[in-house]
Amino acid sequence: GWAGEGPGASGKNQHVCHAAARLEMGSLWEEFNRLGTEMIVTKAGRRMFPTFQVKLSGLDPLADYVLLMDFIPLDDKRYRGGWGNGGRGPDLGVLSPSLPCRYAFHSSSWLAAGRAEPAAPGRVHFHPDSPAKGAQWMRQIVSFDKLKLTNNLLDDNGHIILNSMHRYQPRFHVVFVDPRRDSERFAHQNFKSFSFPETQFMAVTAYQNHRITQLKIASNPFAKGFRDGDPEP
Amino acid sequence: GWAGEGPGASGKNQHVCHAAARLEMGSLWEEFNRLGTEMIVTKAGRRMFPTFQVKLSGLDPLADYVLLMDFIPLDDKRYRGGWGNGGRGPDLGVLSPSLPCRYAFHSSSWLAAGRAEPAAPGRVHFHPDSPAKGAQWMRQIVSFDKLKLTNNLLDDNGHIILNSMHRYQPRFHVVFVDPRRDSERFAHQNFKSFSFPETQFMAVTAYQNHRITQLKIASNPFAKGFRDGDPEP
DNA sequence: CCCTTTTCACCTAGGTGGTAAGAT
DNA sequence: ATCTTACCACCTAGGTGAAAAGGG
Repeated sequence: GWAGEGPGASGKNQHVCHAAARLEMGSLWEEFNRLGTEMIVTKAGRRMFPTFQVKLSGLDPLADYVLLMDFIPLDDKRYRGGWGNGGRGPDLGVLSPSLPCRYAFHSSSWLAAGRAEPAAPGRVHFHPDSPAKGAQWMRQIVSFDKLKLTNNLLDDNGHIILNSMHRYQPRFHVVFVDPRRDSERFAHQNFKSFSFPETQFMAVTAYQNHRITQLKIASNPFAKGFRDGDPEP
Repeated sequence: GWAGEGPGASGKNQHVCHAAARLEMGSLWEEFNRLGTEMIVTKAGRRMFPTFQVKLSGLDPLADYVLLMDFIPLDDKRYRGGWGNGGRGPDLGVLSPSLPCRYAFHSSSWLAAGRAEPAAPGRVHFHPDSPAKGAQWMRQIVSFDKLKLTNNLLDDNGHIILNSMHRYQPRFHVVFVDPRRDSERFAHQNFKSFSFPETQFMAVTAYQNHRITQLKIASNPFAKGFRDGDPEP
């Protein structure tokens, strides 16, 4: 869908207030979201799939912008084992296909983690083409395919650090590079943020929902080696 | 070797006048140069090997710079066939190893091309990280490994267009991004250029000197499939 | 038992020169 | 005869989930 910007577009700098972002591959994201998207995290860092990519509009073609992403924890609880029907087991077909998997969590227990885990303020990922002119960003789809997720709290590769078995909301930020000398004072006016609910996911070290695994294999070119049949282009 | 900057460092902007560039892999370049370096050009575009890479110093860490390359024709003649001893033939060993192959061109004929061929003013290749701060450029070796050479005069991929069977001198330019409003007026002061004679080469569509082929195979990791023996790391 | 780590076969993506055919 | 093009096997480089091993 279009936009998804946060509350209060008021008081924003003219260079960002008309900015809009359309999520690409929206139908694929929704297909994953219906099942309960999972993203693998590894020590070395793992890409997201689907890749987060957006089509931008409403920027000043001649102004400089920085594009970046961060990830908001959607729960301060930790999901603890035991899917409603066995998780990785082969009999997942008993789940209603119209009900997202995460709604089957009824039977599971949660631990209040008391906000002890996150600690670090959460890293951000700058799009490697930043900074660039608005015209450049709007020319084609902006892809965050270099972004990698890790569960290594001591990671020094600049990857995004997430806690496994926690759910996250990716956020996308457009930041106007303010040429004014005292631009720090306007920092709060110079960016615009976008959240697409269909891109929420749970970080995992191994897939929990076998349907997610199958959809990844079916749609990620790098997993073609695990495909059985031949269908869909 | 160090530097290699053009004539007249006088009248340069302070942000570039102390800039220095050291060619990386100098011994490899010299090894090729002793034989008469050749670079393949194709319709789709071909990388250079060795890759042109430099270590920079003397920049203002906080200033913005653009880095780029262009290629100067070293002759307005066209080399026309017939190496002294058979060119691609197997008996190139008769050439003195201490004499560069291009010095064996005695017996060959040249055509005065009357400057009819070049026409186009010659493309430039901007380093894809441009613009960036001096500190960023100096942090590590700057590599132009994305640069590709083509013989397609109608190329629309932004590759460097060269005439096959002509010799060229790669040039490297450091351009200070002048924040002044009337910066155009100082354009001639805001850059510094570097030429390393050992990086001269002849553009070819197929290797002419079999020793160049063997040195490429021996030193380019992507040509490992054509190696016979095992030596040298 | 639940979760993480490591290794691996199998892919995508793309950079090599060889080779034979094509163009002039 | 000389130069160019197209295709190919063979590499580098790195992104997949499976599977087995490891840890609490």
